[in-house]
Amino acid sequence: MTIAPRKQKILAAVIENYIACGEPVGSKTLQNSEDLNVSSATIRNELADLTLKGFLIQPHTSAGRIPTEQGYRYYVDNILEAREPDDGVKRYIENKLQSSFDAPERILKSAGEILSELLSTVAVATTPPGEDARVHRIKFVQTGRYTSMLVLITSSGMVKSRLFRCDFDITPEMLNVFDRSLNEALAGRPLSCVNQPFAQTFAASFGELGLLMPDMLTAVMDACFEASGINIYTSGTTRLLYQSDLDLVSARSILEFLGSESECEKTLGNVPDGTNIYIGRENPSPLLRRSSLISARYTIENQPAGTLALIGSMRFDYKKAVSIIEFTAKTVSQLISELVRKG
Amino acid sequence: MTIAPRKQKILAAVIENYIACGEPVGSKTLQNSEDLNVSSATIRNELADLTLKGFLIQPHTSAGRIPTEQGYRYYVDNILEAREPDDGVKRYIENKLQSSFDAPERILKSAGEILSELLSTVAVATTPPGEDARVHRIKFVQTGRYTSMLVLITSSGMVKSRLFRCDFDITPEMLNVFDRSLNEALAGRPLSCVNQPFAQTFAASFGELGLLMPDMLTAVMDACFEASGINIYTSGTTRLLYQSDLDLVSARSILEFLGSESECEKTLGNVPDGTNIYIGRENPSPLLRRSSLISARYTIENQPAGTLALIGSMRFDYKKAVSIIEFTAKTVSQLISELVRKG
DNA sequence: AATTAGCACTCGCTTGCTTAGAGTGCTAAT
DNA sequence: ATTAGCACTCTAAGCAAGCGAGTGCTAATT
Repeated sequence: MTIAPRKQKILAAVIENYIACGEPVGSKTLQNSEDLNVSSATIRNELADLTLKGFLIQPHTSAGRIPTEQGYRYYVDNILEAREPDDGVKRYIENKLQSSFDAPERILKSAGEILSELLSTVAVATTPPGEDARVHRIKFVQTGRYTSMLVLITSSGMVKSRLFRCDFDITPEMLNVFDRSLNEALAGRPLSCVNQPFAQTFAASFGELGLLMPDMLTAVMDACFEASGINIYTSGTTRLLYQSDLDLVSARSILEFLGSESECEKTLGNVPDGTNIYIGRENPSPLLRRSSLISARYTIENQPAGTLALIGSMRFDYKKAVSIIEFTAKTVSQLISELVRKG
Repeated sequence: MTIAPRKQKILAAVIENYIACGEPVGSKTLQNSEDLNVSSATIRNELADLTLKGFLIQPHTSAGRIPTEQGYRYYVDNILEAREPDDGVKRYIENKLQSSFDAPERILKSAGEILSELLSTVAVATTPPGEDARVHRIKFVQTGRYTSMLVLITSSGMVKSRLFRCDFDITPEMLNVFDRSLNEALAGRPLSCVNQPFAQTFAASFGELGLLMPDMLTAVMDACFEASGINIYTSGTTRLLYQSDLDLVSARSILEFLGSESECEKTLGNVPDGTNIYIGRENPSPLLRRSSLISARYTIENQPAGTLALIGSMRFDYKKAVSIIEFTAKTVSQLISELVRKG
C-alpha cells in the first residue's frame, strides 16, 4: 500500500514526534512543529484517514494519535532512510572495537556494550554458530594430580577449554594416549559427531583402558557441544528498568527472553541477513510480542555469521538504532574477518 | 535492649504476618491468628509501646503496623532461631550440588541457582579471592599460527586460561622459551607480583627477544589479575521483577549493584564469617540501602573462602532464607574442600 | 475539488466532596 | 494489669462537576 506524499509526511511526523516525546500527537502540535503549510483541520482529515487505514490509533476520543504496529512498519519500510552515524560516533565505535582486537568473543562483547550504551537499551551479541565446524585439534594440559584441561580447536579457529577430573593419578603417558587416539579419531570430523554413542564406541575400543576415559570423554563432548552452539552476550539489562515507556509486563518478558538461552538462540540464530526490524507481534519469539527487536547480522569473510540485536519497546528510535547497528555490524565484520584471515 | 516476653511474641507475630502477607497488621488480626489469650485492646497497648520504642511503624493512623528496620533487626537477633531445612530440601540441595562436582566454579554456580530457585529471589555466589595465591605453573598451548593459549595454575589449584595473539608466526621453540623463562621467574611468586613493572623488566632482560613478548605478557598479567580477583555468579535476576513488594527504585538499585562488578566484589568480599543479615541502611553498599542482604561464607578446609548471598526487599522470609543458605554454605564447603584435598 | 474556519461534541483527567471501614488511643470499669 | 466501649483519624472508593485537549462535521472559501 502506498500513501500520498503529504499523508506520508504527516505519518512520519506523528511517529517521530511520538518516538521523541512518548505522548499522543495532535493536529495542532503537528501544525506547529512541522513545515506543513496547511491548517490543523486539513491535518485532522489526514489523521482521520490514516487512522481508518490502520496506521494510527487514538487511545481515546480527546487524545492525539499514536502509531500502530502497522504504522511503525510502514515508517520503517517506506520512510526511514538509512544514514551513517556521525563521524564522532563512528570514531567512537571503531576505537572501542579495535581496543578488543584479539579474540572474536571480546569484539562481540564490546559491540554489545557499545550498542547498549549508545542507544540506552538492551543489546545482545551472538557468536557465530559452530554447527558445521569440525574438530581441528584437541590438546591436553595437566593441571593437577587428578585434573587436566582439554583444549579444543575447531576448524573455524574457535578455542574452547574444559577441565576434567579423574579418580586416578593422571600420567603424561596417559594424556599422550588420549591425545593421539582422540585426534586420530576426531580430526576433521564434524563437532556433532562427538556424542554419547561415539564416546561409548571409542572407550569400548580400548578395552580395559577405556574404563579410564569417561571423565575425559565427557569433557570432550561438553567442549564440542559448547563449540557447536552459539554464545550470547547481553549488555544493558539494567537499562530496561529505566525505560519509562516499558510496562512491567513487557520488561518481565524481555528479561525472561534474555534469561532463556534457548529462546535467545532460536530467535537470534534464525534472523535473516542484513538489518531487520521486528515490531510487536511480528516477533518470532512470543516473549517479545510487545517489544521491538532490531537485528543485524555480521559476516566473516562475507559469510553470514552471528547477530547483533537491540531490544526495546516498540517506541524505539529506529532511525538512530538502524544507523548505529549497521555501522557496528559492518565494523565487527571487518575486524573479525581480519582476525580469521590471519588465523 | 530486651523486651518483655509477651511483647516479643507480639512483635514476632507482626513481623511474621507481615512477611507472609505484605500488609500492615492490626490488633484484631493478631488476636485471631495467634494464641495470645488477651483482648485486642491489650494488644493495642503493646503495639503502641513497640511503636514508641521504634520497632514498628504505622503507615497512617487507620492502618496496622509494619516492622521498621530496627524491628527486623530485633527479630533477626533475638527471635529467629536457626533451623535446618526439611529433609526433602536438604536432599535436593545435596543432589544438585553433587551433580556439578568437578570444578569449584560449577559448584558455586549451582549453589546460586539453587538458592535463587528455592527462595524465589536474587542469589549471588563468589569464588574465593585468590589474592594471596601464588603462581604454581604456567603452560602454553599453541592454538593457531599466530595464537596461543596460556594456562595458569595457581597454588590454590585454580586454573585460568587466556588466549593471546602475536604479530609473528609462533613456533614451538618460542613457546618453550616462554614456558621455561616464565616459570623460572614466577613459580612460587604471589600473583600480585605479576604486574606492569615486572613485565617490563622481564621483557627487557631478553633484549631483542623481549620485543616478541608483550602480547604474551599481557595475557599472563590478565590471567594473574583475574585469578587474584573473585568471580561473581548471579542467578535469578528475572525474579526481581516478580517481587511484588519491591518498588522500581529498589529494583533498579539492586540491578545496578549486580551490574557493578566492583560494588559486588567490595561488598561480598568484606562480609564477616558465618551467616550475616544486613537490613536496609545497615548495608555497606549504598545501592542496597533499601533492601536486605543475607550472606553466608563458605569455607575451604576450614579457612573462610567465598560468599553466598541473597538479595531482596527487607520483607524477606528470613527464617527460610537463613536455614537454606546455611545448609547450602555448609554443603558447598564440604564439597569444595573435598575437591581441594584431592588436588 | 481541496482547503479551512468554526463549532459542537466526546472523553479523560483533576478536584472536591461524601461515605464506609479499618484501626487506633483513651477512659473508665473490672 | 486488663478490658470493654467509644470517639477519633485517616485511607480508599465512589461520584459529580468542570476543564481542556482534541476531535469530526458542516458550511464557507479558494
